[in-house]
Amino acid sequence: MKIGKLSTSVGLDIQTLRYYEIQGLLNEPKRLDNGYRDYPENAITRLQFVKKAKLVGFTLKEIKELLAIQVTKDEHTCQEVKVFTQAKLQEIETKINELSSIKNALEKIHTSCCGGNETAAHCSILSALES
Amino acid sequence: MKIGKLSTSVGLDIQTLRYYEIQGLLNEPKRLDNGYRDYPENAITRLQFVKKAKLVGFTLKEIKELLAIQVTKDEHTCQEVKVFTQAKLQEIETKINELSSIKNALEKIHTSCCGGNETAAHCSILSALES
DNA sequence: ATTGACCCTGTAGTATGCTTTAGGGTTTAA
DNA sequence: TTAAACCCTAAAGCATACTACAGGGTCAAT
Repeated sequence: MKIGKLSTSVGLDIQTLRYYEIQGLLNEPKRLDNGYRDYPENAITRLQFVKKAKLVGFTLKEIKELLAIQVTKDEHTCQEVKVFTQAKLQEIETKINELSSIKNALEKIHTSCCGGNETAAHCSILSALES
Repeated sequence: MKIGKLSTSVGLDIQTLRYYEIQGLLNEPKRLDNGYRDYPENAITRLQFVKKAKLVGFTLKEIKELLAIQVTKDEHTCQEVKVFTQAKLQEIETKINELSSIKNALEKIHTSCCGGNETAAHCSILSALES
């Protein structure tokens, strides 16, 4: 798959894909005879993951680390992988909790702050978070 | 409360607090006779919210919007607030779902990818996400 | 054979969110 | 009274993550 196709498939700019390659998030694909990049199908999966992880606040560096998780004889032992994943799981748990509390507050505003179309006071997110 | 105290209370640099003030995330506090900023207690709550919202991938601009939610005679009707909160709730739901799927994948890696301390293959996050 | 839609590299520019520096005034305790 | 710890503004610098040139080659259809 050439870069234009991949770009539209995942909704990321061509320049961004080349940037991700430089940053090590996307493996260097093999090239066609004319020098064009030729991506395998699974590049789509990889980039979809990158997009999702970015959405929830991970940096490209963190995403690269997540994508690099693997157990290999030379580089990463099971133990190392376990320590890393455990730490990431903790981070994710925290993120989910923060999101849940913001969600709660917004729901409170959404459902009980306005009866009809009239105005009302004290409908801020901070007061909704408190109670 | 002076800026140094607020800074240590919330774990944000003094310069960052002044930056947030310029960006409109933190209300301009009243000043002491010497010109020093004098923050009310609730600045802490506000900044804690900013930190949490940042953690889960909201931009400062989005956080400012969340903090600005209110129903006032002149500016925002209940209807407008409801539309906005509904959209944000949808975003948050999406984020929680993405986090849950990443969490699932990491848990799979953490619990079943390594039996002991030996090496193993196919322990990547992408393969964990697939199944 | 030439036009439009692709692709390439390399470099510069931009937006966001800080962080540092420069230069200076204030407060408090020894 | 002086030195450390605090505060101020204004402006420059920096890291991250793109985004937009500039200049050029490739391909497919007319």
